[in-house]
This record gives sequence, C-alpha cells and structure tokens, in this order.
Amino acid sequence: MGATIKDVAALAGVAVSTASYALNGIGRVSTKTRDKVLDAARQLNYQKNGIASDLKRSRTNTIALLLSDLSGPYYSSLIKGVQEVSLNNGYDLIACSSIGGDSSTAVKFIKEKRVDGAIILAHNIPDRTIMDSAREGFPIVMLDRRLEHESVCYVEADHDKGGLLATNYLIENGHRRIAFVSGPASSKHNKDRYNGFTRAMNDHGLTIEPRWNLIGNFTEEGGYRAVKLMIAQGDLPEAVFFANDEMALGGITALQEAGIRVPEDISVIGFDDIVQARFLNPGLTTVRQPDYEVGALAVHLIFQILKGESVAQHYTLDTELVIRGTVRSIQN
Amino acid sequence: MGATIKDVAALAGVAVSTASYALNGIGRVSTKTRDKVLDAARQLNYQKNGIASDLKRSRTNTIALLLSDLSGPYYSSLIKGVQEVSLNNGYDLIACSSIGGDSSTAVKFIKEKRVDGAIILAHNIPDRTIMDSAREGFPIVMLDRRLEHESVCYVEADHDKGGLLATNYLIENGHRRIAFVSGPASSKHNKDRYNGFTRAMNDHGLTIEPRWNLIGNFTEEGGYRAVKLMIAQGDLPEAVFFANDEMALGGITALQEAGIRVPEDISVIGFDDIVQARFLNPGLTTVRQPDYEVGALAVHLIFQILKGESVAQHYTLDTELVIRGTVRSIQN
DNA sequence: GGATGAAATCGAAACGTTTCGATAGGCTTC
DNA sequence: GAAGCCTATCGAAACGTTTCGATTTCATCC
Repeated sequence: MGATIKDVAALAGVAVSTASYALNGIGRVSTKTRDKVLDAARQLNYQKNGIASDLKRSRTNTIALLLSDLSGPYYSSLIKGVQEVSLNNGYDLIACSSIGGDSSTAVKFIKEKRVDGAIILAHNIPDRTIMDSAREGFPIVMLDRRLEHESVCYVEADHDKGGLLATNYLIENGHRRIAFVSGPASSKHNKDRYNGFTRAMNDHGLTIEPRWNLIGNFTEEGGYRAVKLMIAQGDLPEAVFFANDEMALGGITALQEAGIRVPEDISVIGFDDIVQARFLNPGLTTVRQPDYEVGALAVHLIFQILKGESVAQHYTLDTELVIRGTVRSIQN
Repeated sequence: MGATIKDVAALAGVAVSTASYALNGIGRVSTKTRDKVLDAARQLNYQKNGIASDLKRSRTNTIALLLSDLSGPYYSSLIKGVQEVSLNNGYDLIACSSIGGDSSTAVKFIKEKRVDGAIILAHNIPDRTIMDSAREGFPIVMLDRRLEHESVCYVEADHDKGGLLATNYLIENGHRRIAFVSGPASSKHNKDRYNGFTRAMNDHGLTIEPRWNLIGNFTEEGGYRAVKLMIAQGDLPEAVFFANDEMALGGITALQEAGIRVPEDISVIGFDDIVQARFLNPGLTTVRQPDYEVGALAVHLIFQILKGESVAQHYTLDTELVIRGTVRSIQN
C-alpha cells in the first residue's frame, strides 16, 4: 500500500542506504541528494515503517505502563508523573490493560518485548509471567506490589507510616476510642495501614476494641455496611479510621442516614485522597500517597537501568496527612 | 540476549520453519516434533519477538486510542466501550498521548503504522497529519471532532439536541428567564449546545436576553466569574444553563457565596455529567452524552473497515437528560 | 516391492529498515 | 600528473519472524 524506502530511493535515483541516511538526517549525504530524497519522499507520501525500523534497531524507544484497566480507577497523578518523565527523556509511552491476565495486551507487550521497559501497576498479572519476561536489559518496575527478582524493582508508598500518621492525628485531637474499618485481608496495603494504626494506639497506651475492628472490603458498599453494623451495636466510638476513602464515603452515608453528624458526633478519617474526598461536605480528612512522585521515580528507574546504571531494588516513599473537615478536636 | 526461534530449532534439531509451525500450533507438524520444539522453547525460555512477527505478517492485531493526555481528563466510560469491544474482537488495545503534537507518541503510532487502526480523541493533532496518515486499509475514527476525508470517519454526540433537551426541561418547569453561560467561541460543542438552547427558546416564544449571555470558557473559574458578573448586574434570571458542568461548579460556588440558594432561588443545569456532578449537594442536573456507546461504536467501525465492509462517514448519537436536584419547578 | 499419495519437514525468500565496510570520485599537495 | 585523502555513495548483510513451494518420509495398496 504505502511507499517504502525502496520506492523513495528509486524515485530519487539513489541507493536505499543513501535514502536512509538522508531521511534520518545522518550527515553523510550531500545537501543536494538529501533534498532529492526528501522531495521524493514527499511526492510519494512516504512514511517509514516503524516496525521494521524497531526490528533492525532492536529497540523501540518506548516504555509501557501496564494497568489493570484502562478505563479506571484513575491514577491520575501517578500517570502524570510517568508521562512527564518519559517525555522529558525523549521516550514514548503507551498504556495498556491487563484484562485477561496472561492473554492480555499488557502481558503480550512485555513477553514479546514490544517495548524497552515496563511499569506494572496491575495485580492480575501472575508473578511467574513477570519473572519469565524479566531479563537483564529489560527493566521492569512494579508499583504497589512486591516481587523479588534480580532484574525487577519496586516502589511503594509507606502505608504503615500513613496509618500511623492518621491515627496519631486522631489521638492528638483527643480521640481515644477509635474504630478501624479494614479492607480485604489479602491486601498488603490494608495490612500495612492496620499495622500503623495498632502501633500508634499502642504507643499511646490505647486499647483496640475488637468490636470496633470492622471489615469493609475497600468498597463503598462495604464501608456502608460496616458502619450500619457498628451503629446496631449501640456503643459508638469517637472516631473511625477507614482503611480507604471509598469505604469512608459509604460509612459517612450510613452515619448521615442515622442522623449522626460528622464531625460533631463522630470523627472520620480515610486513606488515599481520591477526588471525591475534596467534594464531600465537609471535606474528608485523609492520607495522601505521593502518586506523582511514585510514577516519576518509576520511569526514572527504568531509564537508569536502560543506561546500565545500577539501582536499588526497593524504594519507599512517604505519605502525607491531608487535613480537611471530618475530624474535630475534642477538649479534654 | 533472549533466545530466538533459530536457537529453539537448533536445540530441537529441526528446521526453523518447522519450529515456527510448531510454536504457532499450525497443524502441519507431528505431535512428536511439536513436543520436542515446545520443550526446547521452554528450556531456553524462548519468547517470540513480537516486532519481527508483526513485520513479517504486516499486521499488529492492535488498535490505538489516541488521547490528548493519558493522565486525564477521564473519559472513563468511553474508554470502557473501546476496551470491551476491542477485547471481544480479539484485538489488543493501547492508549497513548498526543502531548507534543506532531512529535508525540500518538502521531508516531499512526504515521509509522505501528497499529492496525486508530481512534482519535485529541484536538492537538493537526488535520493535516491525520490526513497524511490515513489511507485505505488503515482505519481512523475521530471522536468529538469532524474531519472530511475518504478514509476517516467520525462519531459524535448530538450536542445541539442536548442543548434543546436541557432548555426544554427548564421551560417545562416554568422557567422563562434563562441565562446561558458559554464555553470558548472556538468550540464546536459550545456552538451546538447554544444552538439547541436558542432553538428551544424560540420554539416557546421566549426571548434571549443579551445581558444573560455570559462567557465562561468551559472552566470552573470562568463559570465562577460569569456568575459574579451576573450578580453584579443585579437582575437575576430564574435559571442558568451552563454549557458544561465545570462552569456550573464554579457558578454554584459563586451563588452560594452570595447567599443565593440552588435551586430555591435559582435553578441550574449543566452539560456532560462529570463525576463531581453526582457528589454535589443537591446533585447537578445535567445532560449526559452516551460515552460508552460512542467508544463502542468507534471500535466497531474500525473492525468493519478492517474487514473490508463499508461504513458511513458520520454518526450522531443521542444525548440524555440526567435529572438531579438543581432545577426546581416553578408554579405559575 | 514398487508405485502412489498424504503427511511431515525443509530451505529460502520475504517483510522494510539500518548500518558496516567497500568503492568511486573529486580535491589537494608535492 | 601521480599519490593520497576526504566525502559521498553504494551494495549487501542483518534483525527474527512467517510462509510458500519443494522435498523427503512413510505407510498403504495392488
């Protein structure tokens, strides 16, 4: 269909190699022939076949961001970090989804080496697959997920510390009777956040009431149900720490329905700082992860490895408290 | 670095072509040699080079979604539509951004034919570039943007009708003095929405007051300022139609600050149904575009064209009114 | 046991580039 | 005017597959 470099060379009356040099702006050609070639290319509307070029060069100048779903949930600032750093380094970035697991686009791209490196933010790609695809010279960075392998590294936010921060904040504001609504037991993040919570409680000599250890599964629905249950039990805590914002959203709905005011009657704190958190009234106090920085660091590592420099295998970034309006101060 | 099919063939003691047949599961090989080959592949941890394969086959089995920015704003359901239909048809999908215009990843992918087809949802790729890349056998579908070219088609929502719907709804609820806050004059969407508005007004014999034709530039800030201006003029309308939700958000803030209640004192309607619309209190009444359907249709067209079937060049999909709480009914 | 035909295997070309090493001119320089 | 050097150009190999057509193998049947 389209014209190839051969056609261009023929029309310009030069060898294919010369045409290639001219088109790629490599100095070896005289300006006269360069113009001839570029003219011919224009006439034929020549566009180079990127695939052939990649094959020959054996590099693509592209890195991939593997997401579990292209249509969300949205790691907006993380992606921004990835995007900006890639662009600044002159690399192309593509995103693809791992829906379908081992037969997904995402897996195809790392297995078949269709890119020069990959950042994985997806939990449905088996460890095995990743380890099979990883090799020296093909950098893979995992986000929010650990994988011990010599040519894979990972960066994560400090969820433990985030849990600590949130809990300390509640305690500083005079709360002592604090409930915790967990995500799924299988989630490492949930575990870490909970660890931070217990540590803060213990540090202050506060006891964790088993009846205030609720399960919410990281969903809005789950948070709603957990709070309903808590209300049914009668004895309310002074504050609730939801292990993520979505559960907090559901929980707040349940509280409102029961006529319990936030923060006047009960304080609420979340985790993640999702977009909706800001739009709640009052705004949800929560813990922000340094998403942009995580993304930026991930690509940065890719480039370091690509350049042959060695990097650590594991990076942990700090979390940050975002104070809005759902925690009130209790005067003692 | 990695093993090639040659290595596999050598280890298995067969010809390269036989190895290829075996690995691709094409029937021509005996089960004995197939096993031999697969074994060898496993031993060497062979992964095929997808780029070489694509080159030889001269198709990639992949389509690209070109966005102006990977990190948002989020066309969540549109992307979902694209994604689901691609997957169902056994095609891979990648997303890339057109940041950087003609030197962006997005443009590189369509120019260099690194995919089999593309869906373009980006306004910073010049028409010229798209037309140069389009050719028979390389389907391109434009979203929310018109381009007349024989091998490009486009699908869009009916913004004109959306404007009509919204305005009619206000009128049905007894409003007659209605303000319109526009987006940028350059926006075709804005123009279409405004057309619908004027049509509805004229249909009902209502007059459009020039002083209530405000400019908000499609931004939250712009909406805020437009309403401030309106308030300063003294004479308030009964309802305001914001040409998009973001401006409505800003406008509502301005109203609140002035102590004007929505919808008790003034009704508000938006356009787009962005996520925040639902989280406002009361929820923002607005017009929803059929995003999922737009995405799904776009990919569908790609496949039709890829199969050699002919399709129309232009599709228009209906918009839909989303009734929430910002429009009150006025008793006459 | 030799002819027959299907099934299995092979060799080589091709996809469209890039790039290495070789060649051919055109200058200077003595 | 021959020797020597750049510089511009060329030819060919290579990247790792797939696939066509040819060749071999092997069981089958008279």
